[in-house]
Amino acid sequence: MARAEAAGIRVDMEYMETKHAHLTRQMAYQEKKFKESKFFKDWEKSQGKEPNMNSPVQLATFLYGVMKRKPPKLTKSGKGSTDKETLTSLNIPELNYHLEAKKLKKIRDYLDAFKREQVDGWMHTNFNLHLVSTFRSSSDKPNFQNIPKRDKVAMRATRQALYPRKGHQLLEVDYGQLEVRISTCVNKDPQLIHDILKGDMHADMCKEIFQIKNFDNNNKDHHYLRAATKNGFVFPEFYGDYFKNCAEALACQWGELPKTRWKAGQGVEFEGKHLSDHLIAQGFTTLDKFTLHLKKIEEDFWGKRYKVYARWKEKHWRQYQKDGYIEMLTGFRCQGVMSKNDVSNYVIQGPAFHCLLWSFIRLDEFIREYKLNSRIIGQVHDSIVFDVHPDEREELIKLVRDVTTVLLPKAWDWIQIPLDVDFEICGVDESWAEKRKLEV
DNA sequence: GGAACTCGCCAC
DNA sequence: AAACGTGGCGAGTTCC
Repeated sequence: MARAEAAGIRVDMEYMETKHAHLTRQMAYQEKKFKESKFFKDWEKSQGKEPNMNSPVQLATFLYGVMKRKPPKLTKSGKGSTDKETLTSLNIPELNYHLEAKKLKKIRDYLDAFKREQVDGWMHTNFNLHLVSTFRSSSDKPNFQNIPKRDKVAMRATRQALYPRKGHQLLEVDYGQLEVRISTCVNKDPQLIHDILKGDMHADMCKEIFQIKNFDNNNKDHHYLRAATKNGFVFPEFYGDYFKNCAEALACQWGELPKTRWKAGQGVEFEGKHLSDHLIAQGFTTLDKFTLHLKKIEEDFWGKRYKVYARWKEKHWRQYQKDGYIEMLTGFRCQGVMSKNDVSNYVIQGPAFHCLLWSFIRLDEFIREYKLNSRIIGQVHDSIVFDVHPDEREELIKLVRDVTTVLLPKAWDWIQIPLDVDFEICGVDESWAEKRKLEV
């Protein structure tokens, strides 16, 4: 890790200055529109001075104290929430300016951090191996592990600042489904192993949840609901969430349906109509009925489909209660007060990262042994980022594949499932925003 | 005046 | 009975 920190990543100071100014202008426009609104003027009047737009407390006081709106959602400590989802559901159009300004600021904050942390145009982030309860890593100054990726605007704006050495290119290797695969090494669930290697658990659950008889992944509506199922049911269930949260996430967040009684023509598009038309036809006229349906799906998920996994969870939990600690396949021990979810998640998250760490160390050794000009410059839990010399690219890709999928399972005999990696690459002298899938 | 907490949001 | 795991960080706010 220290060698990756020392290698560092190049930042484009000129781009950051231009983009910073650009974002500031865009923010100023959105803020101006917001400040002109009746909503903002009422807020200002109620406070007797200019409200601080960065203060969730001031906004919550106005919305829920002065305006007497009913909080659609509460924070962890039980106060009215002001997050994006909540503000959107309040249906106050003026707040969209505020949300847009906040989004732009968030992007600008990344550039501020890059600029603050760089030295002579080089950024050397820290990778910590001693801070995380599960024996994962963390990263800071700046955090290399949370640079925007899904939101295309934020992704481009931030990653366009980050470059390899002159004449080099950035390469990222990513373990596919690492945590789920490693989970089978402790739970030994045959159905889960089958689904990972040959099946499609997300499609299977999607069919059941949304009652789709002729599921087709090439149908874009089906494809969308499959992604919704993956992110709104399967993953949350694996981490220990339960049917009520999943039902609401699927219906309201992904399906864009209301929490009240469903009517025709609501929600995302589905087979020429809308999701509500389809769900009502299946007998789900309210979120409550859909929730009850999810309860049954969950019972089947853990009681039948992945019953071996479920039995492991119970056994593992009893073992922790007896011993007062848990042990990982990689030999690390966690002690102290842990919840049931913690106990099953820790022993998966930790060893999954240790697979990455072993590969990282071995590849670093090879790079030094072969005196390559390429460098490892970072790591994001299940991926490694390289700064590659083009002449070494093909050799390095072969080496990476060998280390991550052959040598690692050879070194640790408890890895009883094939591992798989994906590659993403940028062109020579291109920024990290240009990365695209590499077909190998 | 700094430490500690809260909220919100980015990543895996 | 309980109810999604791990972080970092900006910014506001409260505590001491």
